[in-house]
Amino acid sequence: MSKQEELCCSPVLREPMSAERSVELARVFKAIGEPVRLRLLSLIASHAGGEACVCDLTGAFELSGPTISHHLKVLREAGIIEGERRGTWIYYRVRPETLSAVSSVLTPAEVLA
Amino acid sequence: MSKQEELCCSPVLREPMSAERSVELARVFKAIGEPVRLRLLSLIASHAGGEACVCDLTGAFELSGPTISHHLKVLREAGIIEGERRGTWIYYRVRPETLSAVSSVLTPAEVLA
DNA sequence: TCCTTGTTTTGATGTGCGTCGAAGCAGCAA
DNA sequence: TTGCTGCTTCGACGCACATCAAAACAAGGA
Repeated sequence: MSKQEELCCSPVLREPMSAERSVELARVFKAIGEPVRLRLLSLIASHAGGEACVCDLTGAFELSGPTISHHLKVLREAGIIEGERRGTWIYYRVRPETLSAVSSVLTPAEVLA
Repeated sequence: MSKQEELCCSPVLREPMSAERSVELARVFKAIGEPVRLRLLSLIASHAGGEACVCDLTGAFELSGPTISHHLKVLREAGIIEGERRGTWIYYRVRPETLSAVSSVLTPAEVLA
C-alpha cells in the first residue's frame, strides 16, 4: 500500500488543510467512523499476539460473514489493517503507523504547546 | 453537550470495545471522516484567535452557504466545535477536549508502552 | 417600519454505503 | 477426484447523507 508516506504527521490543526490532504485523511477517519469497524479494530488490536483471524471476529457480531468481510476490506484499503493468509486462515493485524499518523493530526494546538 | 464525559480516554485498542462505546466514538470519527468537514475544522483551529465566523469559512469552498452550514451542524452535534453568536456573526471554535479524547483512543499499544 | 446582510432550516434529488443471500475461490483431507 | 471449511466477491435492496434552491429566521441600519 502506498498511502502511509503521505499521511505522516504535520500538525494539521495549526494551518489550513489542503483539499487533497483532507481527502486522504478523511478516507482513514471515515473507515473508523463506523461502529462495527471500530470494534473490529479494537478486537484485532487487543487480541493475543496482536492478530486475529476472521473466525475470531465474526463470532463477536450478529452479522453475516460477507458483511464482516466487507468491513475488513474497508479497513484494509484505508491502510489501517493488513491481512496474511497462513494455511486455512487469514490473520489480520493493525498497522500502527497509520493510526499514529492520524492520531497526531487530531492533537489540538494547546496540547502540543 | 453531554458527550464528552463518556468519550474520555481509556486505551481502547488494548481491550475489546463495547458496542455502545463504539457508537459514541464512531459518531466523532464519522464527523471528521469527510473532506469538507476536516478542512472546516482545520480552518477554524488555525484561524487567528482560535475562532472563525461562517463568513470566513464559506469563501474557502465552492459550496453553497446551506451546505457549509450543514457541515458545521454535524461538527457541532458531534461535540467537535461550538458556536457563539456575537451581534451579526456566529463564531465557531474547536473543543479540544473532544479531539484529544478521540486522539488518545487511536494511540496504538506499542506507542503507549 | 422596511431593507440588507448573515445564517439556518426545509424539501427534494442523486449518490454512497451497510446489509444480506448466493456464488466463487483457496486450502486441506479423504 | 470429491467434499468440506474459511473467507471473499457479486448483485441487489433500502436507508443515510451530501448537495442545492428556496424559504425562514436573526440582527442591525435607514
